[in-house]
Amino acid sequence: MPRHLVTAVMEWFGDAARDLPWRDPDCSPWGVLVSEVMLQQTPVVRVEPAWRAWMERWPEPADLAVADQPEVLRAWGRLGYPRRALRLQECARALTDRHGGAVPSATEELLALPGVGEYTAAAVRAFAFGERDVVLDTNVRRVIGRAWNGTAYPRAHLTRAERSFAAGLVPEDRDEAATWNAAVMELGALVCTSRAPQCAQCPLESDCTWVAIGRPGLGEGAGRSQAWHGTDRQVRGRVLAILREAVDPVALETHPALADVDPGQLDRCVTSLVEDGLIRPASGAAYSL
DNA sequence: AAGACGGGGTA
DNA sequence: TACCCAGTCTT
Repeated sequence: MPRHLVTAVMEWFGDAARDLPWRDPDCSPWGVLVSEVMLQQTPVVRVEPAWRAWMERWPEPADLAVADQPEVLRAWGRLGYPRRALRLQECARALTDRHGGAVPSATEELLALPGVGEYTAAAVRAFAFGERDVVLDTNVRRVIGRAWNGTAYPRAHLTRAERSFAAGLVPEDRDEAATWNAAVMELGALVCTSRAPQCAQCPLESDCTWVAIGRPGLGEGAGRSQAWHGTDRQVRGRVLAILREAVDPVALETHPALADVDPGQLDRCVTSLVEDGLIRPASGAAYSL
C-alpha cells in the first residue's frame, strides 16, 4: 500500500484547507451535523451563509426542535431538497427526546437519526468527534478511484470492495485519520474535480495511476443528464418558492406564476408536497407552508 | 438496485 | 445548454 500518497495529501491540506466555519475547533457537534446535512448535494459556497444564519437562530438542537416549521423552511431557502429541512428538525427533536439535546458519537445512534445516512454518520464522527472512521463521499471516491485505481469516475453505488479499500487507506492514528478524511475530501473538492481536474496543482500528480495511464475516460462517466425543465421536481420547487415568499395562504391553481403548469401535474405536485409535510391546506383552496 | 428528490454556479 | 454537487429514503 503506497502510504506516501496519504502523507502527501495530508501535507497539501495544511496549506490548501479552506477556512470554513464548521471546521472551527470551537464549532459544536450540532454545528457540524447541520453543515453535513446542508452539504448533502448542495455546494459549500451556497451552504455557508445559510449555515451561519441557521446556527445563529437555532444554536442548539433544543432550539430547532421547538421552531415553527414555516420559519424552518424559509430559513432553508433555496438550498434545495427541502425535505432535508424537515428531517433536520425531526433530527433535532430526536436529539432532545433521546439524547438529552446532544449529538451522539456512536454510529448506530447517528444512523437512527432522521436524515443521517452512512456518509453523514461517518462525517460527524470524524469531524465533530475526531473518531477514526471511513468517510466516503463522491469527492473521496473520485480521488481514490483515480489515484489508486486509475478510474475516472466512481460507480453509481458504493460496493463492499470499495468501502474496504478506502478503509485500508485511513491512517491508524486517530488524529491522522481525522486529518486524512478532511484532506482527501478537500482535494476532491478543489483539485481532483469531476469535470476539469487541476492535475498540475495536485500533490499526487507524480504518483497518480490515472494520470500515469493518460487520464482515460474524462468527461464520459457522466451518465444521462437528469431531466429538469418541466419535471415534477421543478414544479414542486416553484410552488414552494411561492409559498416561502407569501404572507397569507395562496390559491395555487389560479396563481399567475403557475399558469403555464399543466393542471394535472400541478395537482399531483401539490398532493405530494402535502404528503411530504412541506405544505398544508389552508382556508378554501389555498395552501401555506 | 433503481428512482425520486432542488437549485444555482460554471464551462 | 449540460453537467455538477460533503446523500438519503422509499419501493
